[in-house]
Amino acid sequence: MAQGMSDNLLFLTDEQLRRAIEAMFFAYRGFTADPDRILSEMDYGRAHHRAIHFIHRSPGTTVNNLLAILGVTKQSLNRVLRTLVEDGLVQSRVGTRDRRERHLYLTDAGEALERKLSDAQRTRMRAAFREAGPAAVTGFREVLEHMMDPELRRYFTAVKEGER
Amino acid sequence: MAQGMSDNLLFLTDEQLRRAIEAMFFAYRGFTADPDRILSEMDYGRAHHRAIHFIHRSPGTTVNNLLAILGVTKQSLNRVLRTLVEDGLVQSRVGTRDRRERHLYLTDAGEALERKLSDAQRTRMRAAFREAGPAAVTGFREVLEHMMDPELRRYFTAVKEGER
DNA sequence: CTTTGAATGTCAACAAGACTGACTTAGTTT
DNA sequence: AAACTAAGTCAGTCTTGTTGACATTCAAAG
Repeated sequence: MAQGMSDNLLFLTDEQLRRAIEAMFFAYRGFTADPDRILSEMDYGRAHHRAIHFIHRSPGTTVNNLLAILGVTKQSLNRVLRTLVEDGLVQSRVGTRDRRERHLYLTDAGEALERKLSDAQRTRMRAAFREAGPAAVTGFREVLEHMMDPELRRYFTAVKEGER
Repeated sequence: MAQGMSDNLLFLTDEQLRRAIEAMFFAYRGFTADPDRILSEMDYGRAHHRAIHFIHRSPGTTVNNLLAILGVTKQSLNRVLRTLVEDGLVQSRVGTRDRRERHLYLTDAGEALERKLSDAQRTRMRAAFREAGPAAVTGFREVLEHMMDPELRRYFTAVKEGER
């Protein structure tokens, strides 16, 4: 069945697409399960995870940058950032060029948590990749990229280029 | 780079996995964006979408079944179900074999909304599949399946077999 | 140089939707 | 008759999103 399907895209029925949608739903649940467990033990949620992830990825990023990426209101993000700063996981430095801006950095403790969370997530992803096989991995990433909103995709691929 | 990566899984660095994680995050956002827009216009949320999806998929399913699949508490599901029944999108029938159970069905209006929501989602997914190419689709589904929690994966594949 | 307007971030209050825990009602099983 | 099960409800909490009002800072126009 998978064979016939990939031979010709016109054979993708609504029902097959519906199943792919469901797979996405279940897979995302698995994808977040491990970090969620770690986070709930320390009274954090996914919002904290997301903030930590993107501050790790782009140290010194401003609150406004983060807002654009996360797609939430600044008030919502601020609550999360405040607890992270209070708990000593994130450091907020006043901008030198523009003192209205706050530049965000992970402290050593913040980096440690980031590593713990992404380790858990990577372990599952690595296992899934191994079981699915090398060819599947490329296809997986290919489809994911095309499923993003165009502007987020630009942002995403921008980092890819930058990392080379 | 994608080539070298798929040649040997051992070359998957932590950083590449981290990027895959981020891709999953952005892609899921895109994946839910279209239904979210439709839902918010009618004062529903993702919770309603999920209930509608699984009742459509398994008409006559009981509340308990739904709880197991969705992984929420009955109080949480009940709130959603109540509004859907009140609004005439879902019908709840007392079980014939066991009259404690309530079997759930979509009304015509419910089916109409389901179709509207999944149409939006399918359109995006179909586009992503087309752009990524046939080979990518198989890999995509392969990886997703392996990323699920084992019990949900059993449930997921059970339907696959049943549909043949 | 001052005033005005825009950008950035913070505080407060509220809503949706998840959670736990205790309880009721109805039906089934032992 | 007693124990268990399915569903639903009530009350209270937490996370994470929302709006609205406000303080600070900067830049540009008068």
